[in-house]
Amino acid sequence: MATPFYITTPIYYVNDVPHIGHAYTTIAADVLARYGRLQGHDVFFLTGVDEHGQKVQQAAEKAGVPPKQYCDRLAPQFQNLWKTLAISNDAFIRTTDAQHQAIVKKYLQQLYDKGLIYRDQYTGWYCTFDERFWTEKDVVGGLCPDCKRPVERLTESNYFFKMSQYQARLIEYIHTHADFIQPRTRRNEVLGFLQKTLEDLSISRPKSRLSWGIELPFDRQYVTYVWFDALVNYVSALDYLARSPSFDRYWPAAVHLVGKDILTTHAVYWSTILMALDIPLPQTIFAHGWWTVNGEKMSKSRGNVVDPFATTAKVGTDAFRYFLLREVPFGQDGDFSHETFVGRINSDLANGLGNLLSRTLTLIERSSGGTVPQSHPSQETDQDRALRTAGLEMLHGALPRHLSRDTLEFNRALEAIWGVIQLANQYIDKTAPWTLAKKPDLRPRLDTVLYHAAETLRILSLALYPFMPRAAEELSAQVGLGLDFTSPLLAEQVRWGGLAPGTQVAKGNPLFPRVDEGIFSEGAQQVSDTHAPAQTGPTSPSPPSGGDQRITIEDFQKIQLKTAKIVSAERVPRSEKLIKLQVDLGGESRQVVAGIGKKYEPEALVGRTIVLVANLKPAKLMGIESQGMVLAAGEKDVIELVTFSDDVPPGIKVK
RNA sequence: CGCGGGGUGGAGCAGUCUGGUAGCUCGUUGGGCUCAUAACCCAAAGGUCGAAGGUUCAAAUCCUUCCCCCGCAACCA
Repeated sequence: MATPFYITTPIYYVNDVPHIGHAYTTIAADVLARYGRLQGHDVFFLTGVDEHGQKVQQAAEKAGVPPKQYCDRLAPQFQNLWKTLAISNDAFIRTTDAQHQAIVKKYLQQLYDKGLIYRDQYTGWYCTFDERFWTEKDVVGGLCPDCKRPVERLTESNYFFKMSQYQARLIEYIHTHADFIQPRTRRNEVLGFLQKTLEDLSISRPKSRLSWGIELPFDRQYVTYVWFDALVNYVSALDYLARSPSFDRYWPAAVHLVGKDILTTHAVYWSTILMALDIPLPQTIFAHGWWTVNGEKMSKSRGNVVDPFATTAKVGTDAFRYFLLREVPFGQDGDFSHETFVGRINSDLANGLGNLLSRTLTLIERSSGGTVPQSHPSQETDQDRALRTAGLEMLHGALPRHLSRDTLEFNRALEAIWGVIQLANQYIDKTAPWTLAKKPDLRPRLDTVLYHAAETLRILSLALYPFMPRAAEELSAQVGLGLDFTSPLLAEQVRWGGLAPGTQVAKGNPLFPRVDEGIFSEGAQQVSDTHAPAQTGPTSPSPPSGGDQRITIEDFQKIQLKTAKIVSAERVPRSEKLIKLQVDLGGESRQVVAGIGKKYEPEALVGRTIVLVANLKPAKLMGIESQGMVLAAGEKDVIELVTFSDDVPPGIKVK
């Protein structure tokens, strides 16, 4: 009886442009899914998109189309990516699916009927423009931290889920289920989070603010707030997307794969929601790390977002899949750079695996007429036995150990596979079949060696398939096997000798051609859009509007600039770059807080004459009032203060 | 004392929980082989394990103090 194995990725926000992070989670899930199927498990692999919420609503308005239509355009960009990355998901859920919405409502109603949802008032700082609340800390000087417009005090009624009452139970659950949250450091983090008092969870937004969402069944003036809507996908999908009978079969999920940024949401919100619904919790929530690019955080503004479409277009899907899982332990952060990527492709894939296949097949073609010869037991040596044992131990020992739901050491699994590849290369060198071929009386020994090399390739193709499906198929085809990897080839113990003597090999193109270092150097950016047809107008980053950005002289004259002499300067305690300045404005003294502490030491500032924006509304920075702003050059970090080369008295107008 | 991660041969990392004279990959150098995708195999060089102090027969590993780097958060007015 096949074991059910339910694996999920998060549902990705449909308005995002797909990047390496999305690809990472989904590829990892795919490896587990393919591996599970190969073992004969009954796998259900779910991914999808999260489509409700403010950003989608706004973007759709901007594009001038109804939100649903807008989502219909965007959802395919993820589906296309999964196709490109050879993702074998069994279903793709969209939170706009009617069935999903119905189930969300059903659960909301259940919680409401149980008295676990209540209505309460919330008062906070609200920005009308951004249509959102800010916390006391966010609001500096009465301005919205995002758009800098004034915020107002607003009271709003909302529905809350009584999450707080599950705090103790959840802590207990985590303590008694060692593999519930992985890796262990993340588990500790969640426990740390739970040491603070858990609040109730706001699960609604009034329609006046947000209309693009699922209506609360018990109050039509509200929609569900995204997390409730999104998290429920893991169970709602089973109701209408999985093979039937489904829920009892697949739930609880074996693994929810998530990025470390949404661990709390899953480990705390989702868990308590499930508890409230009397549904068992998933077996494991595994939080993986993040990718940086060339050591820097990936961000749109830095323009260093790794586009999976462009990358795979250049080096192929399998190389990308391999790199992401090989380079870094799954739970940790990793760095992506084209240099290390190319290095891995050439040394591991081309020189290691690809070359092993190539040399083996050439040997068989030249000295065995292109058919796999027969192994002669009488000719076997310790070398043969060592190779054989290593291959089988990798397949039956290392892989299951490293790919188990609660370990997920993809990198270790690949290391183990590559250990066998290295051993096979050594084996060929030591046995030197090209020498054996020169002496006809050593024919039986030669045949035995060639058989061992070829059979090792078969073992390798089985191990490689979950990670690199296309390469495994190609490998298997070239060895003349043409294995059907959709069948449960690992369901039973794989034994040595599965490759039938007499099999005709079919050497083809190199499995992984070596890649030139410069492949990524030119035009790495612009390739992306050609592969994402769905990603039309609405998602492209808002262009610098064509409108006239220039100001009038009157506008400029509103700004009073004056020279000021720095009288004293000191660092603001516990701040990274703030320096508190006392400046002389020609008789008038001002206190100014400036973010220049990364560039300047306070002592070096005293006595300087600088330029001050004198009529700026005061604001508080880390609790200290700043009555002006100093001028300095620099985009992100301050490069240099604006000063004068000649002596200028303080308090003079600058124009 | 805001939270967290990290400092190990040229580079990237493992080892630290469960002390026992430092390991992997890449790179470098020399050699071998010629079946192979200028690939493969063998060997060598290269480290006071951030610093200081302590515990111990023994410390990269445990304890104390300190320094530095990277995220996040709080602040570029």
